[in-house]
Amino acid sequence: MDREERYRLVARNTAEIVTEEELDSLLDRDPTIYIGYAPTGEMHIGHFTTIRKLADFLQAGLDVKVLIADLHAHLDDEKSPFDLLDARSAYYREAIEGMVAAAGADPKQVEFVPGREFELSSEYSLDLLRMAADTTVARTRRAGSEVVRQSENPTLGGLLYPLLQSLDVAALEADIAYGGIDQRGIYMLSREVLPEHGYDAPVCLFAPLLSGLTGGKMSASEAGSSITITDDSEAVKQKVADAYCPQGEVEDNGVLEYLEYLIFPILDERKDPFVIERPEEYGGNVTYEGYAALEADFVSKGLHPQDLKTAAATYIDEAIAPIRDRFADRPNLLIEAYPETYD
RNA sequence: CCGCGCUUAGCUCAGCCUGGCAGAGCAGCCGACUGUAGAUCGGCUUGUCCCCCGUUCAAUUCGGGGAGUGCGGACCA
Repeated sequence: MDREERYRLVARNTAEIVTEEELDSLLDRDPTIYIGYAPTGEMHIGHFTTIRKLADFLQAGLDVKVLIADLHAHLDDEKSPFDLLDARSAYYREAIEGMVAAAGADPKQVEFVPGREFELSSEYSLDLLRMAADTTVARTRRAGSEVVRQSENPTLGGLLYPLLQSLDVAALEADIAYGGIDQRGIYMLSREVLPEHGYDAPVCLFAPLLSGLTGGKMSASEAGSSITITDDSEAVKQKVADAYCPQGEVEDNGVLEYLEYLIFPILDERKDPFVIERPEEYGGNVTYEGYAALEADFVSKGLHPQDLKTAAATYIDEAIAPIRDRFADRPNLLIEAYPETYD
């Protein structure tokens, strides 16, 4: 694969790259890229889009590491109780492997690292404390404002969170930090503070944050706003049917975004087309080879939201089906990770 | 260690002073209008009023005790 194609694969479907020049020069070799997931709530289709891209990285020859950020899950307002960290980490790992496989890549090529495996070492702790000594409360709050749950009385855990995440980059020896654009504040802090403590500033790659199905931002606390990776066919159908999807409009349109960032890349990998079945009355069936043509038809109102939704639900359901099947075989993973929901 | 505040619907909170069938907004659900959804309109659901004891015909409300949570003060050799 030539250099240009590698860059294209790594950079496609991203919201921002800091900086493009730095990324390009990293491709002189095979750099290490990492993304961290805090094992909190159940994983959804938003996670899937970021994980889908790991397939791009692998194909471009990058070393891919996934941090299962167990301590972060607890430090951020105790989103996960300490006692559930192991169970949720196991669930996240299985889910992520399932998504990588569903994206057409080999999960064995991804290196998984639990946070507690290295975040408690004395070197890490010392670095953390030294960073804490020269980082103001205001600075760390600003850095974490889009990620860490905000409250009137923030805990020390939430304030430490951005510093841990910065040190993770160094400890994992990652050249590139990958994550949603909501992580921008934290990694900009990393770029500032890591060099002051003897480490390299990471190149940053940010994924766009996709809209929720109810319009506006996707929210984990709003059930209808996202499709969970273990939702059954009926739930997928229902959620897509209920989705905010104004005719001809692209903005805040979750249905279109899932097609662009998740479904089409997967179909592209398999060289499959996207087929919309439509009554003759409304123009009959249509086939799309790429997202751009579909969006153009939708914007010109040649493609009605109802027909789009029906097809989208089918393809989304098909995309998560293999992941759902994995958990059907191992129901304890979910029961133990989310006893309140599944027990 | 001391003082003060808070705890009521899924969420944010009002009500308590002056005891009398537990409320609002948001969310959710159902209809109407749309070849989807949303918006709009109409309708509807939801409660261990933190716990225990006491006073009272009657306690979410008053008194006592306790729990959880938050803030402040004191201590600073």
